[in-house]
Amino acid sequence: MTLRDAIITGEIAQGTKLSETKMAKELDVSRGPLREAIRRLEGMNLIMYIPQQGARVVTLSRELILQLYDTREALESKAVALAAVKMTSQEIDELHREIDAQSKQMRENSGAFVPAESDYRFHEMVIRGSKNKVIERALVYELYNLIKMFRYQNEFANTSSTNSLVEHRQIVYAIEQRDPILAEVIMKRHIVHARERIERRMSLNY
Amino acid sequence: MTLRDAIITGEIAQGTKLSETKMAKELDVSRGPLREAIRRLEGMNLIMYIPQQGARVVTLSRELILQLYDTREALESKAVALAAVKMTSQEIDELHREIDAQSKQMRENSGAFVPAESDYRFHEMVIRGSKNKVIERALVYELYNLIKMFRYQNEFANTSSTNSLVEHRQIVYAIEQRDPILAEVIMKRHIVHARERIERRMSLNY
DNA sequence: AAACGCTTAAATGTTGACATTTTACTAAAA
DNA sequence: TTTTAGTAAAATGTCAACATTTAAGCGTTT
Repeated sequence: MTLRDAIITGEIAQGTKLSETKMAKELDVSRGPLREAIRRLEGMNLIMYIPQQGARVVTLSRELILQLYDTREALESKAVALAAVKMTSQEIDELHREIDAQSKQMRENSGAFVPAESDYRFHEMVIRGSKNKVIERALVYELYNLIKMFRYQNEFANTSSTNSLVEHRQIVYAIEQRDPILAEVIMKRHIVHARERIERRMSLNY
Repeated sequence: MTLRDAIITGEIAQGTKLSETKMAKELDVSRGPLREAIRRLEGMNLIMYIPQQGARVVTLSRELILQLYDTREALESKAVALAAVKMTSQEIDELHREIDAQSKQMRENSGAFVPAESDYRFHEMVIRGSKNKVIERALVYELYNLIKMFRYQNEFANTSSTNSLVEHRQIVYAIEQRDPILAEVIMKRHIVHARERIERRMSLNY
């Protein structure tokens, strides 16, 4: 279990102060490497750091989550537009296999949600398909950690099956047609839908 | 002179290996804090880090720069759309003051370029106006460092006056009209123009 | 002359101790 | 009872030394 996983799963609760002394003892490393790990987690947006006061696990307020989805909308819709131009046919085949697997899993488990891990794989395949390392880093390395953390700790935030699988198919279709504008519009809608579900269900006093 | 500035200005050249031992001696600090500083610069995208091998100043290839501008286009056009809704009238006044100052400086110095510092202030005011901390961090803390580095070290990459000032005025106009769609389109064009200038002028064998 | 292996130097990774600042606790005063 | 001052404990910031790995230099061998 990595420190990153402990934060994402909520094993270390949001807002918890990370004491260097205690954590170093628990993880059985010295404080030097731990401080560097904290700096890296800070770069992943999982930790907020205040000089002379220490590090705290980020708190996922309603406001932050909605801002996160706005950012994701901007980046990932651009990513899919690029992917529609740059993805190889092999990569598109992999997308097909992934959504077929999603479809199969959901039939077998009669699930109302797209399995989270498969959903992440799909989106990350599209993002990598953009061949844009800057977008990839911003999304996968920085934003998705917070998305995963939020979805893991809030069941209602999971990807509903009703529309998502259909939207995934539409995205692959647009990429296959090499239609960046269509792909962008569909991805934008896909993420806006997710955002709207969250906005509705997340109580205002978060 | 901070380490960050030394990298942006090119005082430490692109691709340079940053030896912890030497740097610690030069900056007169011990290696511990220096390693943490390197991790932070890594988070700002100014340094590439390879375990067991050390840190290198990032190399601004043509490919990376173009990817950077694609990312900026996605984020900053979204930012201005949000800003058109969220900015206060005081903040809009500040935008006016900044472009008036740009206009004045350029008349007085008969310059062909918008002064870089003023250009950054303008764009950062718009970004902050979005009231979206996630976008703000991604753009100001992460992407703009690379943009500044690139423009500082490549004169041809500076903001030409011919269109940029006009485009800045158009952006402020759209924000004033509270028209997020118009603002987004204009910002997108503003950044695409910059990208196109760079694409034309930057030789292929970078 | 090129390639391989060995030796040595230098770099990164890690640690524990020390210095300084912040925080928590206690006691006294308003 | 609440506030404030002072003290003690614990936390963060910093450093120098040690361990391990990587890179470089040199000589030998093919």
